[in-house]
Order: sequence, then structure tokens, then C-alpha cells
Amino acid sequence: MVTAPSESQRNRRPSMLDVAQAAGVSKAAVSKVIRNAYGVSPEMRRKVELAIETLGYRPSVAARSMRGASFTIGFEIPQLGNDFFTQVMQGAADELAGSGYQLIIAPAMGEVKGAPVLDALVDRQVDGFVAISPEVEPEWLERLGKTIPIVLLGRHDKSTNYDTVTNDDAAGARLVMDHLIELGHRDIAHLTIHAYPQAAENLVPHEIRRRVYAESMSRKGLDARVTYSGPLEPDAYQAAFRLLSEPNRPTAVFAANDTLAIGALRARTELGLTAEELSIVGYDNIDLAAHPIVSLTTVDQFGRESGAKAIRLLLDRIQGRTEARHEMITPELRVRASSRFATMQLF
Amino acid sequence: MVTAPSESQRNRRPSMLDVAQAAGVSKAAVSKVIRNAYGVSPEMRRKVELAIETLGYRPSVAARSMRGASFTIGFEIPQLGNDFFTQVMQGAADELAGSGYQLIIAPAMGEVKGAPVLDALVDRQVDGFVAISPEVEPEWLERLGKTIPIVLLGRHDKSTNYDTVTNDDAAGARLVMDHLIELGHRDIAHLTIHAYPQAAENLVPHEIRRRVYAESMSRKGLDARVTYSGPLEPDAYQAAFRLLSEPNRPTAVFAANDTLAIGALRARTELGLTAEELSIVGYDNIDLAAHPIVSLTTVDQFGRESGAKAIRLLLDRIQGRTEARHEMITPELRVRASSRFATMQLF
DNA sequence: ATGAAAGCGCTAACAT
DNA sequence: ATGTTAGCGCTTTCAT
Repeated sequence: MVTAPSESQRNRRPSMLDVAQAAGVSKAAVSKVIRNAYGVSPEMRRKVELAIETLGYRPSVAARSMRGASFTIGFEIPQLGNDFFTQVMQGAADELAGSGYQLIIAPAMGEVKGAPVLDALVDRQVDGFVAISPEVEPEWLERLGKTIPIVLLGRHDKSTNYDTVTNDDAAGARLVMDHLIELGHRDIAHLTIHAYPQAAENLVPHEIRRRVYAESMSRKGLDARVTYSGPLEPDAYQAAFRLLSEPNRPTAVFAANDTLAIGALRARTELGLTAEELSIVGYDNIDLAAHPIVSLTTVDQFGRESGAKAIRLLLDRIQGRTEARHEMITPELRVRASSRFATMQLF
Repeated sequence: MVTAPSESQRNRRPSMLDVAQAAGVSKAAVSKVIRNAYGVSPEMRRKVELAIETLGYRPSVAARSMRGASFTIGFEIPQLGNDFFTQVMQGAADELAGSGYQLIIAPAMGEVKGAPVLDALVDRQVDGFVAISPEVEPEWLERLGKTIPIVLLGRHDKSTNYDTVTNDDAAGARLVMDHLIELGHRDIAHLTIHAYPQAAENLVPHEIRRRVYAESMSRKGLDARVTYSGPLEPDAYQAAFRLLSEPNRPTAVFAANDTLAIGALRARTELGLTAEELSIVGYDNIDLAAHPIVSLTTVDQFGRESGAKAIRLLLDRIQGRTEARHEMITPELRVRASSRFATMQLF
């Protein structure tokens, strides 16, 4: 599979030694100039900078980070193409701009999720990382957190070795359910993604939303209907299509995130149904939700802000903080055209 | 700005030496086991693997890449949140899955675009990178290409030191214009992003599309109307809103990419116009374009395929190929509901 | 203010 | 089959 790359007749990049020789000084001197360290004469600085310039020298991060920092921040996302994650990354990238740190994003590739990517990031000497990994085990993270600064997004565990930024998923889900019930809906289905094997312990956003859904339903004496699908829009479309094709289709769908809601919207449209016949509510408030052709009722969980907050916590930790911090963001309902009053039931 | 991270009381990761000592062997032996190199007895392998396991040892990529490869592929994107780029990344990520290489994505952050990020990638010892950087100068890339394998997406220059994967933008734009003219449109506006200062030399996709637009118009004796906006959907929305609010609004808009087209669609919807009154055609065929609530006529330029192809070329180059390869993808028109016959003109 | 030299964690060439 | 050793490019004492 992996074959060693041929370094054949490639031009070698100039090293610090090359610069030192070109400037007629020592490596240590060059290093000091680069790091703005104490004790360099203007004359020395001039010479060295000239040599750097003419040789087009750039320090090797790999070599540097063997001693100190790499000034690289990792960001793991479970999936490419989820607009909410994109929002979070935008917030992170903006927050990091001009900080001197470089952001690198590592998508969990293929079937392998979570931990391997985080390892890969750590192996690459990032100074810390932000992750959206509901699937990794807390114990594993606790251990890793002793080694490197970590901020986890969307996890409700109260860790001691890493920070978390979460959204109050229970409150958000309640906003949705209250909204739908107020609109008179009684047959509300929940569309969510397959549960992770180890998600049992109440820590994962989708799991919390599902539970609140179930509780809200049973409290009103209504029957819960949960439909599971894959995480992508086409998956949700198919699942929703099947659900809505059933003879006793629900009058409302609470989709556990906006990507799923968009899939449900496609199914609704293709089946010739309107918001009057089927309300759809999502979760995330992706940018597209506010688009008038979509106009999706959803829960705003402030993705950009979360991303920015995560970066701030991480930089803090990199600066030396060791006690864990756990920030919770309060979500808000955005009512739009995709949810309507329940129409007359025929029974 | 940048302060050195405190390495305070962090746990050090075990090094190869730790493993060697724990197993009672030499570092070289450990290295050989890790790399599956020739000459390790089953007994040795067992001991070493046990030590690795119990210590939780992971090799440092930084140290490794100082000698050989880092098995890391970089992917630069100019912008977070453009669905077409996401498509390309998905193609790349899928192609790379299981190859032993880790993909890291570096978004061009803040106002600084292009080159600095590529430098950052190279500094981090990637074994090669794919970039979507219309803004960097070819000469600069030619020089860098001598140092490291590079594949550029969407650039039409015939480089000798890096590969390119492009879409036939001229053909694609012609598909759009022919389509709109066939539908009877005569007042067609073009919505595109601000030209880059150095984009003059015909190499950049949007520039090519704009030129074909202008040529098509003048060939038919029609007046060209080009509106420029920023790259994001809200930018396009605003620009389109102004354009469509003019007394003599066009009957069709050719948006230079789908993100812009979605913005135009928002403006059209908010102004209460329908496809009958204003046709909109995009470029890219992002997934959303096929959604029935959007149903955007657009040009499919096979993003996932491009991403996959770029990775294949890159891995090739990493294996040793040195002659440049330039692959061109032929785009296809996808006619959907956003474009209609031009309605009666009042003049 | 400047430089020599040790060492970071690894690989690879060379012994044994 | 296994170990020794010399770097890779940098930072960091410690001399000068």
C-alpha cells in the first residue's frame, strides 16, 4: 500500500546551515535572528536576513517542533459536507487568523472514525486540537488530554483533562417539541442518525435530542416514532421518503440536524407535500436554513461562535491553563415557514 | 501575538528509546519492527510490539519526516463553505482512504490567501499537496514544484513542475450561453467574483467564463452586463438584489458558480420573481443544485472526480514521476427548473 | 554579542 | 538477526 516516496533528484530546501554559511555566521546566530531572541546585533540581523531572503529559506516546522512548538492547531471533523461543521470551522479559522497559528483540518476518512485521526493529528505535532468526535471514549480522551491540550465540541461529559464547548441540546430539543406541540401536532416523527454503540451514556447530542423527543411525546401521551438514517442528505432523503410514503404518515418531522432536515424537505417536495401537510423542523441553523426557498424552522446553536470559543479555550490551555473548562451555549428557536399548524386529523 | 506554549507538567510521550529499553532491545530494532523492515525475528517482533502496546507508543511524524516521508498530504482551499470545494475534498478524501496517507486541509485564512498557506503546508513536511489557488503566481509555483510534488486544481497553465486538473471552462461557459440564447434570452447578465489583480492572463476559471460570456454576447450583437460580488452567498445575494432592482433588469443571470447562483436565487425569491421572469444558471453542480426546492440549471464539472484525480496524480508524482501531466475534464450542462424560455420583452 | 556542541526522535548505512 | 552510529534541522545551554 504505502511505498516510500522517491526523494530522487528533488531540490533540497536550504537549511539553517546553508543560511549560516551564506551569512558567514553560526547556526545559533541564525536561530536567534529567526526567533527574535535576545542578543543579536543589528549588523548580524541584517546579514542573516539578507541570506534568508536570497536563499528563500524557511525553517522546518518538523525540526522546530522537536524542541518547542509547531504553532499548528488541529481540527478534527467527523464528516466533510455537513454545513454545520463548516460553520464551526469558519468560526475557528476566523478566530485563529493573525494569531501566528496555522489551522489544519483533518476529516475522519472512510469508515474509520474518531480516534485514529486524532492520533494522526497528535503524531503530527500539533500544539493542540479541537475535535467534534462524539464516538471516541472519554477515558481515551482523558488520557490523551494529559499529553496535549484538547477541546471537544458537542460532548456533555465533565472531563478533567480537556475542555468542552457544548450546546444545551436538551433545551434545544425541548424548544422544538414545544413548538410543534403548540402548533397542534400530535403525530411527530423523529429523524436522526444511527446511534453509536457506546452512545448510551447520554453524552452525545443526537442521543440527548432523541431522548427529549421521546420524553416529550410520552409526557403528552403520544407515540414516539424514531427513524434512523445515515448522516448525509441523501441518506436522510431516502429514510424520509420511506417514512412519508407510509399510509399513516406523521404530520410533523423533527430532524435531529439540518442536513437531515434538508433531506426530509426533498422527500416532502418530491411527494408533492407542502408545509401545510407536513411540518419539518431541523437543528443547527445552517446558513441555508434562512434562505427563502428553504425557510427551515430550526434551532440556532451558534456554530461560528462555538468554533471561536473552542479556539479561545484551546489557546488558553496552550498558554498553560490546566483546570478543565466547560462552556455551554444556549440555543434559540428560529421559526420559519417549514413548520405550520397541524391540519385536521381524520380520525 | 505568539507566545511560547508552556510545556509545564505535561506527560511526555514515550519515545522509541523508551520502547527499546522496555523491550530490552536497540532503537534500530524497534524502528525495523515499526517499518516492517527486513530482518526481524518473530521473537523480536513480539517483544517490541508488546512494549509498544503497553507504553502506548506512537512514532513522531516530525522526527520521521526529517529522514523520510511524513505520509501526509496537504490540501489547500481558498475558502471554507463553498460546496464545490467540499465536493472536491470529498473526492480527494475518499481516494486517499486506506492509502496510509493522512489528509490535512488548510484553508487560506483571513485576508491572506494562497502562497502563505502553501508555505505553511510545505513547512509542515507534507509529502505533497493539492491546491485550489488561482491567485498564486505560476513562477512561484514552478519554483516550489521543483522541491515538492504539487497538483493544482482549476488552473489552465501548462506548467512543467506541477500537474494540473482542470475543467474546460470555455466549453462549460459556452454550454450555458448557448442554452440561455436558445431559450430566447437576449438580456443576460453575468454575476461573477471580483477579478484578481494578476488574473489577466487567461488562466483563472472565472476569468475564462467571463470572457466566453462577453464573447457570446457580442457575437450575437448583445450588450454584456457584468456584475461583480464577493465570493460568499450573502455577497452574491446583495449584488444580485441590486442588479434585479434596476428598472431594466435582465431576463437571465449567468452566475459564475453555484454559490453565487444560490445568492441570486435568494434575491429573485425575495423580489417576488419566478423562473418565468428571471432565469438563473450556475456553474459547478453542487449537490444542492439537484434538490427539488432549488432545481438549479448548472454545469457539472465533476468535483469529486477532480479531487480523486488530483490525488492520483499526486501519489504518482510522489512515487517518482517528474514530467508534468495536465488533465482536463469535460463539463456537462444540467438543465433544471431555474432556467426557462424568455418571456415577451416590452420594447 | 557570538559560537560550539549536545540533543530532540527518528532512519539508514554499516558493523557484528 | 541484531546493534552501533551518524546524521536530519533545529533549539538551547554553556563557553568565549
